Amino acid sequence: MDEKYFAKKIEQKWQQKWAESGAFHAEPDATRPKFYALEMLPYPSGNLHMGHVRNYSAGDALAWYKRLKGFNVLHPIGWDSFGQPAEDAAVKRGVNPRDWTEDNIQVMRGQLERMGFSYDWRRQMAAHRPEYYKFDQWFFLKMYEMGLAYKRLTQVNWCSHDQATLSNEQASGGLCWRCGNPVTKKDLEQWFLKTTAYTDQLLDDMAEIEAGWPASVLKRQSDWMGRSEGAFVEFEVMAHGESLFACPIVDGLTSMSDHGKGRVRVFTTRIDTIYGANAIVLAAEHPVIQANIDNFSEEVATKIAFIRAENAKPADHEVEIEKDGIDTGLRAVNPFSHEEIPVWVGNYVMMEYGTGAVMSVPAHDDRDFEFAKKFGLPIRQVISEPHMEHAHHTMQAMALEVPLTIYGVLVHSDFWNGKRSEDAKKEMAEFAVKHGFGEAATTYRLRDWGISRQRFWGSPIPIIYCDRCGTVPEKFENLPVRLPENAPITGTGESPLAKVPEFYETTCPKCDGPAKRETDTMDTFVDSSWYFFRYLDPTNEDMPFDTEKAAYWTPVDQYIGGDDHAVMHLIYARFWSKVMRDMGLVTFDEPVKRLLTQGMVVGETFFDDETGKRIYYPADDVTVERDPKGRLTSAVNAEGKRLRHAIERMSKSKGNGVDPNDMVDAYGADAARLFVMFAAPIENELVWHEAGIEGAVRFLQRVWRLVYRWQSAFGGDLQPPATAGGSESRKLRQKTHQTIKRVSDSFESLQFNTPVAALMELSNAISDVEFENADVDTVFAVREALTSLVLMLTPFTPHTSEELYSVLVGNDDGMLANSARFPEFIEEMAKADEIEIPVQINGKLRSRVMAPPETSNEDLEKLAFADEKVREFTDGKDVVKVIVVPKRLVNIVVK
RNA sequence: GCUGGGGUGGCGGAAUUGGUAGACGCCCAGGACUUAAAAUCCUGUGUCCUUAGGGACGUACGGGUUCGAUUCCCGUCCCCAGUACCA
Repeated sequence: MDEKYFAKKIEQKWQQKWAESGAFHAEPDATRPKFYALEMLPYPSGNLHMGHVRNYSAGDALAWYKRLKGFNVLHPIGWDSFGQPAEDAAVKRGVNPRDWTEDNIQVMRGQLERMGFSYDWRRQMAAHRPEYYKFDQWFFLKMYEMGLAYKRLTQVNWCSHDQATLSNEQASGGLCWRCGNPVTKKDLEQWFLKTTAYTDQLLDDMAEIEAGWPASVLKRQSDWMGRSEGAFVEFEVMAHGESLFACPIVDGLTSMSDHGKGRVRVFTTRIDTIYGANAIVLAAEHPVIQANIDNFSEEVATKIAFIRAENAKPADHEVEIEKDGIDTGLRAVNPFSHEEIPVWVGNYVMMEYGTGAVMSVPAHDDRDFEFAKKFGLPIRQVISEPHMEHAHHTMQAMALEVPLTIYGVLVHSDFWNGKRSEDAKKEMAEFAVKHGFGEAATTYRLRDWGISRQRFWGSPIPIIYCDRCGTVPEKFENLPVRLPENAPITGTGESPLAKVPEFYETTCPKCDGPAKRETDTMDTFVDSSWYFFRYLDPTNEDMPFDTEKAAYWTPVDQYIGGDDHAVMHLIYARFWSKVMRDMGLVTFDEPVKRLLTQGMVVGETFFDDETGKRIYYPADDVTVERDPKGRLTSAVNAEGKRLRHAIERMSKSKGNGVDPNDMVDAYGADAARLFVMFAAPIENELVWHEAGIEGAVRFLQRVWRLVYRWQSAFGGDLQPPATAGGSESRKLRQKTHQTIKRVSDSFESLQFNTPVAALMELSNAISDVEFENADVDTVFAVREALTSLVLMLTPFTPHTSEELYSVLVGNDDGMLANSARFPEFIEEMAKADEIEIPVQINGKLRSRVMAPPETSNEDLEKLAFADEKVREFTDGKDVVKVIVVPKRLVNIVVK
């Protein structure tokens, strides 16, 4: 054993040993409980960043902990290697996306290995390789057979200058991110997966995972899916001269009544407020508007055109859009009150949600209220707070200052008066059914998942268009549909594959005639929806994975990743599992039992913002001064200019990025891993401070020195003390077992910062033991403490632990080969002989007494009163009351 | 705006069911070792008062419940995240 801790030397040694012995290779084993530890796979951008380090350090800690607890642990990693950055690199630097991606994977795998993460590398998958994306296509065809994949016309963001489709982010502000020209919407045929067929399951099955997922994630998912229960109500619509009114029958939006008049269907969650409706408001894109556009006055037509044009622009979320609209001149009849009300067009009604038509009830809806105020429409209150109900029967509608959106009691609503909103909602929906103008209904925000991308670097959609047979799925035996080696990637224009005849020219699988392939590729969220099943069986050529292997390993026991994937990725992955269940590949509803979302890694930035724009300076070029308390008092750059500072997300441009490679070079992987786990709770932001990692190194050096100092004493065959042992050894054993409990409990509850603190305390306790003159019991206690410490550190600092463990056991085979186990907590050992009991007088701490933990309340009280300090406060006063909490405290109330 | 989460030393953060607030680490200060520095080790470190022993105050702010509140309840302020007219 070296006298000093050389991180690089032992890290290389153990990484090599692990690789040679296949220490982390996992195979199904029915005799052991399994644990599937999964972390979100990285995009191979070329560099590992600290966010990855944090994510994978947590996952690796858990994987190691479970291994030492005797679990058969599956801990794989792979690459989310399809996607735009590869194409951007191709555009910018003319490199081949495949080469670029493969090179990056090489580099990043090396970085992961240097961090010493305990992956089963045999199971690595990469989305861009044909053996993987073959099964993206396989799933697509299966879903096509199941009726879950379909094609339809839809609108996309379109830049006519660049001839390119854009994502919402790329079109933010209504301008193309690349050329700055205005973005329009364009109709395009796109493939969809029917996520909406599973909306109810996606919502209802949350009950199964509630215990293991952060509440905030489930909440966001359920908001995203946006189930709302209400009712459809049909309003008869007419023009002043009825002949002018045209009502195309559009299923679900409009219908024809038995008087031969057109009806418009609205969706409402508050049918109980229908007597307060002052208008029907339609989306500008509503079919009834389209059909009557020629009949409207010029003013109306102009307004409608204007609103449509506004809607076609991508939304700029920063600005609140002002309500706009116009009375079309059409009239509608309230089917409950038979009142005739105007039909408006409003910019706040969206064609994509519900029926594209609403009834406007300004008294009880914020948006309708604002709309009515702006255009001077009548506001009639029909819901009252229960205690106000009587007043409303005698009073005419009062002018509301603000809309009353709560549930209450119906007023001014004919024979429904006096009913509670909850009851009225139900009964009025039934009434509507009975009279044929409506029904209870549920609508969703979630739409089907559009997976078509006009991109090169993705999995080709395995569909063929034949002039004779139409849309024909590729045959399963022809999969994968391979990407060509090269395609003209310009970053502009439509699907690169559409310019590669060798790719798209094919024959029809049905008639063998000439045909064309689909040239769009799949959204990369497809790859990440099922990658964690491929790890189970990465070389299977016939199936995405073997169902028996899946039955052993899945569902995932713990998934760890960034909070930014809480909604999309995790909804798609849940959807995919449900589809796989319906295909018979798996038997469960939910693929992930427990989810942990980790916070961002941020760093201190220094900048000069005098010009209004922040000019950043890297920390190395900044001189910082602190006051005696350690508070930062000034920061100046090389030219002596005063700078301001802040904490911001790490990035190169801000000069606060940290390269994991540099950290490993300077401090070692173990120290870096220990620090990221210790510095903050995993779900919080983590502020990177160089000084913090130095503290981690110091701690590891201390532990190293402890083992170095004591190892010679551990030689003989040490037996546990027959007697209770001396008080020093007893105290240390106590601390050891208390720490075992704390650390185990922390791992079970997924806390990683507090166990490190507990281990530091234990290490401090060992340091307090004097080496010289230590008796045999003390040596035993130290050995137990040190061995426990080393084992419990393994999840955080596996290399250092392996090395120290090899010193303690006297062989170099490694913990797993030695069947090392996490130390066992012995309750008897953790118990203290004497505990400190605080004594309060009138709730204020005045003294402390020592007593055995099992001391009776009476004795504790006596001890307290015997205390000199307590006497000072009680003498000459009346003792009103004494509260004794066993093992906790004594509180004496005096007057 | 709405929804969710949160305000604890100079900083990151600890505190079973209400029971010794500030564990652990960083920063900072003092000391030992050293020709010197680094490294290491030791000591101190919530604020204020005090010669000492000690005392008063203190978990965003204001109230309340309780023998006792960082923890429970009510009100106010602030921060962070998500969301964007979802009828």
